[in-house]
Amino acid sequence: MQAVDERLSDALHGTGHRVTSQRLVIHRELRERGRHATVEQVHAAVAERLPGVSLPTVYATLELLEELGLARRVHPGRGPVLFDPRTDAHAHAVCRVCGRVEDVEAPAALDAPVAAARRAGFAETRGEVVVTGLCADCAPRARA
Amino acid sequence: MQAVDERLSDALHGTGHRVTSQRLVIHRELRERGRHATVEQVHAAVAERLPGVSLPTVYATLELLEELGLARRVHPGRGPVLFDPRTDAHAHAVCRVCGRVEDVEAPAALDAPVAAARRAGFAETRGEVVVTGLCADCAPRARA
DNA sequence: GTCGCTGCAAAGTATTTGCATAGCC
DNA sequence: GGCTATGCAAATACTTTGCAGCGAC
Repeated sequence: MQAVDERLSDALHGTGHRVTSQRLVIHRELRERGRHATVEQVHAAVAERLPGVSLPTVYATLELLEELGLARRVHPGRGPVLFDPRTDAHAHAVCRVCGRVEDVEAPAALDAPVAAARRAGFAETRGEVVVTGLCADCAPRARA
Repeated sequence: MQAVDERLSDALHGTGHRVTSQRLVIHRELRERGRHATVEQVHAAVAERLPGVSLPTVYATLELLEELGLARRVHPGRGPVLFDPRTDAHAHAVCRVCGRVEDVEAPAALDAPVAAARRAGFAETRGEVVVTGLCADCAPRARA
């Protein structure tokens, strides 16, 4: 078993969850991509290795990975939700015309908002930064 | 005519759009609330002043207000989109159980991510900060 | 053997689109 | 009067839910 799988197994055992082949394959798929992906994309890729996997299972599993701290959910605001294997601080740029999403390598200062949210009574807080705009392809066309 | 309406009229004229009663009422409603609201909420409130206003029109108008810089769209990630009459820098805290959304009075440092997005080719960029967590009501129940 | 996980199917919610009419400029 | 904005209705897209059977522990 690879280190990637071990990491998930340990996390699952430690939290009283079961280790299933679906979870292993979904997790591995996301890590191999190394990049944010839609549920649909993960589902399509996983279906090749493990035919019959259902979309609700992929949804549930990716959500679980987020709870375990092995992925982060990204809400692009336009188009479907993304799950990102990167858990380090980085932002996302979303094109509001075509929906394209790109990583932005700028560590957003989220400490202040997160701290303020906790003061407002929120627990288990996670911050997210999304920049919306027009991507290089869509900007010219938008002027028309 | 009130100053609120004038501000919208000027913005509309300046951009070649028409001044309609729907736009005036929707804009005024949002400003009087002074707080983020769902399209549904705005629609319900507006329907009292101007019966027959359709939901698609409210969607279109709120989107237009965003383009004019008179409102900002907020994607809570859970539940429907919000439109916020406040255009100053502030973040939003969202409860991932009940969907409650609260303003967070912490100016998030968005300059770095926005600048990075522009460098990546994005134009007309707007940054948004969302903190997800469990609100004071839902946190106790989540432990069960 | 138990209880959680999965697959299937279906529902539900949010948002968008097409088209004919009304009304601003 | 021309052309945009609106209303209506329907469609689309995404995500969640309920339930029965399977499989991890």
